[in-house]
Amino acid sequence: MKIEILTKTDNQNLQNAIISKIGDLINHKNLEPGDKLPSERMLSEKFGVSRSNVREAIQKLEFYGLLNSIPQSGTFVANIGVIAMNGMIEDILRLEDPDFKSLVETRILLELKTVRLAAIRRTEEDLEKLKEALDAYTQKVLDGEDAVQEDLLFHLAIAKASGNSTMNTFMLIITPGIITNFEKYHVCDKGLAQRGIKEHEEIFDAIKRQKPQLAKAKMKEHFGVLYQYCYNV
Amino acid sequence: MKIEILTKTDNQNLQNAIISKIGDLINHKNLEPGDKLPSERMLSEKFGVSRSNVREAIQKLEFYGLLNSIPQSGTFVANIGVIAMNGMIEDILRLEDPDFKSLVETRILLELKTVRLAAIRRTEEDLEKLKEALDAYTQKVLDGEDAVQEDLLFHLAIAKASGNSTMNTFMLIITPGIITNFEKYHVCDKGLAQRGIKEHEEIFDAIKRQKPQLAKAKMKEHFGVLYQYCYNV
DNA sequence: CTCTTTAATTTGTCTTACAAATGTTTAGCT
DNA sequence: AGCTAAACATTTGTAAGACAAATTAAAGAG
Repeated sequence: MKIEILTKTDNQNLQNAIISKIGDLINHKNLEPGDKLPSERMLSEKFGVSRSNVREAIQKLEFYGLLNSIPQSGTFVANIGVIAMNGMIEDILRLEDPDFKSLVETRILLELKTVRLAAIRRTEEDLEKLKEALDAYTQKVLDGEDAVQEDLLFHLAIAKASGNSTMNTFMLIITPGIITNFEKYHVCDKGLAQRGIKEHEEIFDAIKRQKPQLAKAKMKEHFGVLYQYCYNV
Repeated sequence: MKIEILTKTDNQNLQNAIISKIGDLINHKNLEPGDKLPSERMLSEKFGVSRSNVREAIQKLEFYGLLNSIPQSGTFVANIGVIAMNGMIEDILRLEDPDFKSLVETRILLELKTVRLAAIRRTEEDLEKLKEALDAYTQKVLDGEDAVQEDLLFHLAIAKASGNSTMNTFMLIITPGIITNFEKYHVCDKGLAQRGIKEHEEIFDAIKRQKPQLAKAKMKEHFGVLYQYCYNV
């Protein structure tokens, strides 16, 4: 159990060390946006690590938009300047793992927005998908089974209907953590699920009728139950 | 130019195909949460691709929390059930790249929350960091130079002070895209920067005095200028 | 000086191999 | 037979080498 954490952090430490060295290199060599980094081979020799390690570090920096790797050409400093580069690398290295409370807080914030946007922008196709997800959830609850997954899929359908790809991605990122913790702490029991049907239907109707404010209000109502559960953990 | 996009999408298509196949396999073999997937070697043979391709696909699914790789043991289905698994894989495969409007919309949403949380939870250390970022920004503007980077770093410092690691991560993810587009469309010119100093100071004071509502109001005011620029693009 | 051809670089990928740890099986002992 | 302990096989993670594809730099000819 502990070994897994150890190897993972070992890997993390190595990767972070390489990221830090790449940052130093950019500073020391005064590399500006658009400039090319030394090749992966040279970096691996310079840092005394394998090329795959260098590649992983570069890919992480690419994920956060600080570098751009272009296939048969090289890796380039992104168009964001040295100061932002330094600040962001520092932030990335000190980033801590998300806790449950942080996830729930973010989820509520995101969903109060996605539901409003969905009510404004939803297409007919979105409505169909929402209806499908709603029916699947309702059926599962009426069968007396656990419906946490169907619940979340309905909410993901809303995120998709919002037409905002960034929020959609973020919802996807936090959803597994939400599901796991919900099942762990038994956030949703039978009584809540029964009540959930009505609430989901009201949210769906508000989106269908394109009433953003109403949709938001209903979502807030829906989360009201979660609040008391989540903050009692 | 087009070649890069082609190879990237080629790679994407292969990776998505593998992800899809892994999903099918989980369905077909009725794998439940906690069950072990076939080894990477077996999957690479079964799918007729290299092991590195399989690893990349698994890592992507791990990023979205659907799988868990444990070092010298195997890859396991995450604790989220088959229905959610299928729904999320479908969503992940259809995910589209974020556009500028989507980024700005999300940024505004996130920051109106982080600034409120920062006003409530900020520590003395947070305040020091905020002050540093604020001074760096002010100095740069007074020198008549471009201060987009310092601007964003101040906002990142607020995200950090919010004490919500998820929102902090999300802000880091969207920041490079924001900076790039700001500089591209010249969102912030000299006049705005001058005005920005006062607004930043007001936000800082509200956080310092722990006035969440005031902080949010000042942030909204600050974004008011951005609105008209962003939605005119 | 300009254009074309050639050579060198570089990322992306595949293959092979090994290390480290985990499960599994088997042999030996009581 | 039952239990223990050691050997064996499996699996992920990682390293190293090699090649393809394409870009970039260089050299050479006119």
